Amino acid sequence: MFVVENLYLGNQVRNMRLSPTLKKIAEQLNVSISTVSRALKDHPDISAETKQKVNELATLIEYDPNPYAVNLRTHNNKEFAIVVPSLSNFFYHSFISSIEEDARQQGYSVFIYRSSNDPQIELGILKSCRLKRVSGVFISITTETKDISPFTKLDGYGIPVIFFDKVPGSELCNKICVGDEHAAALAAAEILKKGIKNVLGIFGDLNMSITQARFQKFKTILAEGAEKIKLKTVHALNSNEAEQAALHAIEDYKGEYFAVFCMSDEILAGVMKAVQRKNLRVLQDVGIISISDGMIPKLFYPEITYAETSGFKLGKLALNRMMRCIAGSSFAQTIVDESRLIAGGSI
Amino acid sequence: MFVVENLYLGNQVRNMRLSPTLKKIAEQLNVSISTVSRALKDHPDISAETKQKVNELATLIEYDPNPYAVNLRTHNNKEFAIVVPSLSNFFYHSFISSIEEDARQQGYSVFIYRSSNDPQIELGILKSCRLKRVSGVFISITTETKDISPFTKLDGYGIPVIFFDKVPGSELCNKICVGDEHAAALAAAEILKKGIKNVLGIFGDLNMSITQARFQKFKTILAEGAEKIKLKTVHALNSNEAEQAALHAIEDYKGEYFAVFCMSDEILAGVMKAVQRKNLRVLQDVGIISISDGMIPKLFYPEITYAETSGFKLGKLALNRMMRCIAGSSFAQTIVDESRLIAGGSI
DNA sequence: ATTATGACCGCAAACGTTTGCGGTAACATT
DNA sequence: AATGTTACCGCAAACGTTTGCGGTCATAAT
Repeated sequence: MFVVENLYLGNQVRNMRLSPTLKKIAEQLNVSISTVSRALKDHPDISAETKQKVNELATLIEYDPNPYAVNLRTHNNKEFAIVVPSLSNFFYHSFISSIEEDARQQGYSVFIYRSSNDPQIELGILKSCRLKRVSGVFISITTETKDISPFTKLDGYGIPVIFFDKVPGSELCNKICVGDEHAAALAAAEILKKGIKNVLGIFGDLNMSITQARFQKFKTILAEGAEKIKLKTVHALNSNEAEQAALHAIEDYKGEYFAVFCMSDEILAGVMKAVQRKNLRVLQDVGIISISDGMIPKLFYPEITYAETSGFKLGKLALNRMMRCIAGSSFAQTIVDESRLIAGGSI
Repeated sequence: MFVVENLYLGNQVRNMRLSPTLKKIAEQLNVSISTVSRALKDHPDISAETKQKVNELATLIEYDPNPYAVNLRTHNNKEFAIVVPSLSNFFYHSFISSIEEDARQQGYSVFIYRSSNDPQIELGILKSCRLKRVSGVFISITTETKDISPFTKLDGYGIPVIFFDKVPGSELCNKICVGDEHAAALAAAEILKKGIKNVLGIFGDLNMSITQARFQKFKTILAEGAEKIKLKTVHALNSNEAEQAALHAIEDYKGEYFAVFCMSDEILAGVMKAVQRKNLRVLQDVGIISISDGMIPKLFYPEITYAETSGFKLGKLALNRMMRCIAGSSFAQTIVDESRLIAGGSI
């Protein structure tokens, strides 16, 4: 590490500019503050002449209303907060992009908070959202979040909360989530279609509702489809465990063809490492299929076939729901987005 | 997609709670607002008895100061803004985590803005930061950002700006960035050490300063180290172009051993696809080395050797610099973090 | 000549804090 | 008895807006 430090930054500290205010404009123009305020918002009470003078001066000195003063008066800001446990996640990325795009169009700005998957930090963020009276919050809760009363409290202050992805169990809230069952079913159906006999399914922590849903559905569809399929399932808590599981399976199947279903990107990553380590050829030696947001599957050749959990579409749905809430809808809605199969060449 | 909508959410809209204020506490306790205010901040003028009464009632009714009112009075908030072009980037992820951790400890909260690599949006975000009088902003500018006067303007309002990663050329600002030359040199040295004869270097857009730095240094070190190395270089604007370039190279070298240097993760992704497509064995048939934030290299087996550009360390440095600025430092400092080589088994 | 009608504008209160300053009572000091 | 000291506390202004209401002119209607 090295440092270059030698340039004096001028005297920006000494003559710190103070922002222009309504008062200054008013004094300059010899009118009252109220007149200026009204002129700037094109109020009918103000003459065209005055309006012009005010607007000219305002743009000249680059007037911008002080958001704190405005908010203190109006209790109304146009910003959304998005709260996520982590950012290293393509799904969140696409979700956020999607929301932002539309929100901006409707005059809302959005900023992102990161809870680090820590309920304590999450609580702090929530509080700050409440105090700031944001227009609404989109949140994917931490895996440790038990108590959802802080969220309903937000609602109590008139701030709509839309849960997405990681959502609480309670029915009394607005939820937008990916169709776990549907995605699992899609993958299972694809395996059936290809007529594969040996299947290894690798799933995450069974304590997570997302795992339960995918696990159950996958098993069921496979069982319904053909009884001569030999399905092994295993639960891996991280990428490493997934790799180990795949490694063992490769030993066990001893050259026999089999397919691996990966419940998540993390698991897929581990499995692909095992495949490479053993120098297996995807498709020829082993079939791979996954549920994914689409980033990891495209890193391999052949690209991995996966059931897509698109943050993009979910974002649109979420913002739509949010606008409804702001408009006064007081129903709790659970929206489940069904995914589609993106065919790579891996199965 | 399907929707469940049937539950009425109670009447949270009707009896929307209004937040507790100093005034309410004052009325309840028959003291003045000033007394309450002072009691809550443990002012010596207030008796222990009064303080206790106030504090009790305050926690009881869950009083929290209205940030807008506070700010209007004090012009002082404790929050940092981090502005990034995109979120799908492990480097930013680690940078942000790193900053957040320390900032929280010092009583600052941080939120994240996303510019979508659009200078227009970036401008809007900057303005909002100025109006909100955030305590400081960390920013990685868009690739299209030409005019840095909006940033110096922030400085003019007493808001420190720390650039990171994508930084402007000007010397008159605080910059924290990865050591492009150093990382390239590290990779080149590794290639020399392994005594490899044929090298393909794939770089990004030559218009980007980051490309220029890495390109130059890589070439120089290689040339200095050994004259019998045959180096081909090519510029790829995206993952696909990188894949094509690697594909061609594989044809050209016709079985001869060679190594590929990838300037970035995006390029590495393309190259690895080509390698898999041609069924080459990494290490045995082809050597791979990259500059990376460490996410992609770990997805393959053997893991890819790379020169690390750690957002984590950079974050620490950036926050440190920020605190200095807030404390009044008026020097412009350019800090360059040198990277280290993370050995996988790919070369 | 009086009254109605607009068009245009300003007063002042309110949002919820913070803080300088002044005030009162009790007690200690001359 | 007059003065000084100390411990507490409240008044009021200020931060920068928004907005209901009332006011002043000029012009049009009676």
